[in-house]
Amino acid sequence: MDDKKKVANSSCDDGFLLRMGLNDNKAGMQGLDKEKINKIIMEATKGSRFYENELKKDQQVNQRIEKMMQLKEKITTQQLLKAQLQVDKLVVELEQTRNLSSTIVHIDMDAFYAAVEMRDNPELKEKPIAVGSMSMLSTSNYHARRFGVRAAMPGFIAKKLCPHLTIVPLNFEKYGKVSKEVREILAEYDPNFMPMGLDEAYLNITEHLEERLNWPEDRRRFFFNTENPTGVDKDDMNMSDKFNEGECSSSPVLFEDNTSHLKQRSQSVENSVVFGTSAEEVVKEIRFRIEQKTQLTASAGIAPNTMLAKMCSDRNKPNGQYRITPERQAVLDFLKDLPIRKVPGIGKVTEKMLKALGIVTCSELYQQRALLSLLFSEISWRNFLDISLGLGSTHLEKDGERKSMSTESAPCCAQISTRSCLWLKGPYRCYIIIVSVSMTCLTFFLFYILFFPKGKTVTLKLKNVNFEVKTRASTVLSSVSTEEEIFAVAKDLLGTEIDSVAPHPLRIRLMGVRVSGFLSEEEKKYQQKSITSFLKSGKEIGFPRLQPEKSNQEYFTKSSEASHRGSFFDQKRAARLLNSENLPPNEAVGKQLFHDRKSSANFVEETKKLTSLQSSNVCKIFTCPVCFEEQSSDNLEELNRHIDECLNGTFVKDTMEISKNDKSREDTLNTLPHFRNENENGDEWQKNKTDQLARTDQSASMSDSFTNNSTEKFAQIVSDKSHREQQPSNLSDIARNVECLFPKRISQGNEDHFEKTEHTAGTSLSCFFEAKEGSVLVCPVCNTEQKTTSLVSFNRHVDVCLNKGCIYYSSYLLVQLEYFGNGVFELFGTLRFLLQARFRALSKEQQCTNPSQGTKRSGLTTSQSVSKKTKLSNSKHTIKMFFK
DNA sequence: CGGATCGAC
DNA sequence: CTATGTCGATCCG
Repeated sequence: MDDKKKVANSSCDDGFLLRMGLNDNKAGMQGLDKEKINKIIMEATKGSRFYENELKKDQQVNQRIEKMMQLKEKITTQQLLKAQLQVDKLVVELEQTRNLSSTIVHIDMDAFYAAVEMRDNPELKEKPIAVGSMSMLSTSNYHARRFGVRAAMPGFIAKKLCPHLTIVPLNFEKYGKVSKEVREILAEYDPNFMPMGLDEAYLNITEHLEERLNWPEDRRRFFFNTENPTGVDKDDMNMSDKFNEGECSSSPVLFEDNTSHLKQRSQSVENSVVFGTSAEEVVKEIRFRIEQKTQLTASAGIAPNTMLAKMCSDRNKPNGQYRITPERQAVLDFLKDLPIRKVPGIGKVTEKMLKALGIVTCSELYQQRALLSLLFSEISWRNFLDISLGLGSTHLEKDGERKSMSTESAPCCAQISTRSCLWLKGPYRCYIIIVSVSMTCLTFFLFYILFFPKGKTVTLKLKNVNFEVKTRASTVLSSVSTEEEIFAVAKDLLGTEIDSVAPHPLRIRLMGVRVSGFLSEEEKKYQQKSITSFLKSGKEIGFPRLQPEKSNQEYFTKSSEASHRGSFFDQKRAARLLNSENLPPNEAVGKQLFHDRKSSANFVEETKKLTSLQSSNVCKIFTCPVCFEEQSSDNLEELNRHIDECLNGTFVKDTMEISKNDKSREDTLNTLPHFRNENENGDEWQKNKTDQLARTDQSASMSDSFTNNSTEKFAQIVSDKSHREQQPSNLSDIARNVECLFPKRISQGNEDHFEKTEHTAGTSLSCFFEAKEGSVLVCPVCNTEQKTTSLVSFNRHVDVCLNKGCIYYSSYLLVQLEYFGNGVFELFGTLRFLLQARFRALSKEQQCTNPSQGTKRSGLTTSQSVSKKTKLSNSKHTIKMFFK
């Protein structure tokens, strides 16, 4: 993403502050100047643990530099001359391999996420906006950048820089769709193009250029889009006025004249544009088509290799393009004064180290090639040499197989920990690690991993409260490592870490688990990509985990406790079922149960039938375990393919179901008796609420600074469990589960980044009580008006009112945590669920919760000062007392 | 192999 | 109150 690069592009000498701030001072009249920006950032930053850690890291880099300089001192002129000869010999060889025959294009969407959000919400167009959350921004629009608001900046700092900043939550589903649209266009020019994330791609258009020479004009003619009257004109005007200035090389036809074309709304020749056959024209065409199709602009670079192409696309951004002609001199000219930091692969640290050697530009990099070969590793200095000669890969390699898979999460409640630490296997194979359970606070990390490949190495990552990162790995000797084993190993690693700091508590703000060292491609496909082998083997692959609670029991109940569980769980289920009967119709689980029964009963049977039939090669009817539709096929492969498609396609269906649920949630909201809003008109508010509920992303609300990803994920999972009365027992369930957590994980490996976050909105308080500032909020529990502009404090108030007995609360997430003794927990309950019950109870009793119960959590800060021993014993007691 | 670090998105 | 999540690559011991 261009934004992040710009952040990182800042000069390094000035340390961390400047990296955060604006380097190119383009501050407009409304913006802030560089000094002000850095001052604000400094004020928000200084003294923080994060800042201290940044300083420490800077010092470490300085030490590395010092070491390097000492090494440099020892180098004799003789050594240098010898190295010079060797390197120059290599240079000659490299020159011979120089290949200028390919035409590589790098396409980069301008401020992608922000641009999409602005396109879809015209209100945002004139405002400074950023996409992300209060804790981290992904990108910002050009308005916001004038205030110094950049990608990779925490939202709360951005707010200080630009108080009017609108922070839009991420919506990866949407970006994915747009990205797909763009990719469809790109594929026409190079079917093997290489996407890099959602907003970037490399194309090799060498072949296309050859073919294109023979194309008639009509095949190169494209029409202006007349179906998108909304804002296209404006959009283009903005683009050309604001962005398309200076040395931008875009076609004048495209970006200046086209507004007049657009006013005519017919597909006549006047409304079209014909592109030439040169590389520039092709890229203009691509960008034109992208803009016509998505109303978004892209920048592009054209060059003989990928490295150069990437740097070119940066040259005239936004909404511009640049070409390095395929001549050696053109390449060298381009590199001559180019700062090395612009080169992909050279980051903050390398820049600083090279700068210490007096190297800032690429030509200086070439001049110092002999010295570099003595100071850096072979791989490094050869890479430097390639850079300074302008060499890079001229063809696009397909992505290799994935080498590791990891998940990490920030805690839902930071900075508390004790030695007590429990791994829970939550519903649906999400792993929850409870680092601390105390009277006041539940601290947990959540990992949810599906279809984990079989790997040999498990790595645990920890970031402590001082932002220091540690990784601890262990390699299992045996060739396989199942999901349970992975987490068992991780647990051991964590255990040793806890012991290593004992008796002090391990205080961490982030934990991650990574698996690497996969067995083979075959194994991997089998494990994570497809269900194809599910039916093939006839064995019960995949079934063991579907068996309800088996692994849970094995994992946690090593003693006789298990015998109690049946009855206990049954009671719980009965209670929950009772509750659910009173829920709105859509909440009812009847349909689900029907599916469950049907499939769990029949599926094994059918599988067997099918397997046997397969051998006899007879065409038979088969009920797909996912869609429940009958499929006739004589080919097992075909059936498997159908199931795969069904699994992937389930997403659509699930979205619908989810939105139905949201509808009912909305109904629930409408029934909230005491909620009104005086400043906004009711419809508007309702609309906002609906929008919020309909979102299928992480739903981190703008005003919710506490709820982070983990909370949302967790809420979602708990919520998902709560309205389901059975453990997953069939493929349909698993499929839904897959969709819920990793909607398309099983389809393609490459797309994880956005798919992973496509899960549905969680059920946190913030979801319910989001309102615009100035609203008068009435607590639905105690029925008193809360005059506060801060949603945070309002939510806190509601929590205090709500907090009672078995409700365990953590960071805007309501979790009911039931303790069954002997380390066995069950998590269930959602806010929605509990609220319902609460309101029923209230309407009968017409009373308010005793405020004194709020003290349970109000000790949140004081617990920090409690001595360790007390804390420990407290926490032990608490669990038992609390969940009695 | 294990651990730390860099760089990109 | 509040500083991401993932992945690959490399270097060093």
